[in-house]
Amino acid sequence: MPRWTEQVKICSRTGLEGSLDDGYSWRKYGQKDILGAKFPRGYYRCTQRNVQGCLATKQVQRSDEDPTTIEVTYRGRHTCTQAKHLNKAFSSNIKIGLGENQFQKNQPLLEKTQQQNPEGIFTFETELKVKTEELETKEDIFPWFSFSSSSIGSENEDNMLPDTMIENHFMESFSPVFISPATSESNPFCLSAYDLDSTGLLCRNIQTSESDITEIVSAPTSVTNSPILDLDILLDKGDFDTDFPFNIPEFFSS
DNA sequence: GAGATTTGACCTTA
DNA sequence: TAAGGTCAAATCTC
Repeated sequence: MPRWTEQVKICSRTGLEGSLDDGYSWRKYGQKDILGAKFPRGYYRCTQRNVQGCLATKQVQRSDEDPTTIEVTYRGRHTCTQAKHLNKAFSSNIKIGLGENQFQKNQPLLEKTQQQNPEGIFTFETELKVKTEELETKEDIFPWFSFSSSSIGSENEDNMLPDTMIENHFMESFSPVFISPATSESNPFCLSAYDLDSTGLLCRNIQTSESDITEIVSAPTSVTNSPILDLDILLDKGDFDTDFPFNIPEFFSS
């Protein structure tokens, strides 16, 4: 079976590595303490194993050296319809327009482009194109929102973040920022599925499940009622037009 | 009640 | 034989 490993950087105070979203639906079937390792290893298999005989599995373990890093070892390729759906989305370069398309179960959370690693195994590079109901693409306004979360081995973590973000160690919690439109009355944008850690850094809320995202996107007017959010950031459009990119900690202290 | 998770027991492999 | 990997009953969550 093909086998490869990816490392995923997470926010330090979140720890539900099993919920890391790679676009597939996994079911945990075991956990084991590993000799010499500080953290247990979780064992996951594709939820379509019984239904479609998909033999893809993955092992998830937090790194000893860097607890904010999760090592995910994949074994076997997906042969289920999830893979077909993902491939279809990739090949047609579908952009998930927030407020237009609802996330479907087993579909990628973010737009992903397909890459092939040296082993001939497909890995995925996550890239977010921010799109709203009113604007075609926010890239022109927020060019730094279009960046990638690369898999291990990729050297393209060169970023499009502003220097202010880098200075504030924003890269430590490097993940695409997820923005959804909120109420139509005020047209604010809501920064969701992310929260602030103790140092005031903007971090992805790893505990956010795919279904939670679905809930948020399908019901954008109820963002303030979202149970998974530690913090909602409501901004007037004008703030984006004039102030982005902005310094996150300074923004929240004001 | 269905599906997911937990966890001790069992199996496999080096 | 020990460590890693999987099974499956018990438990949990929605």
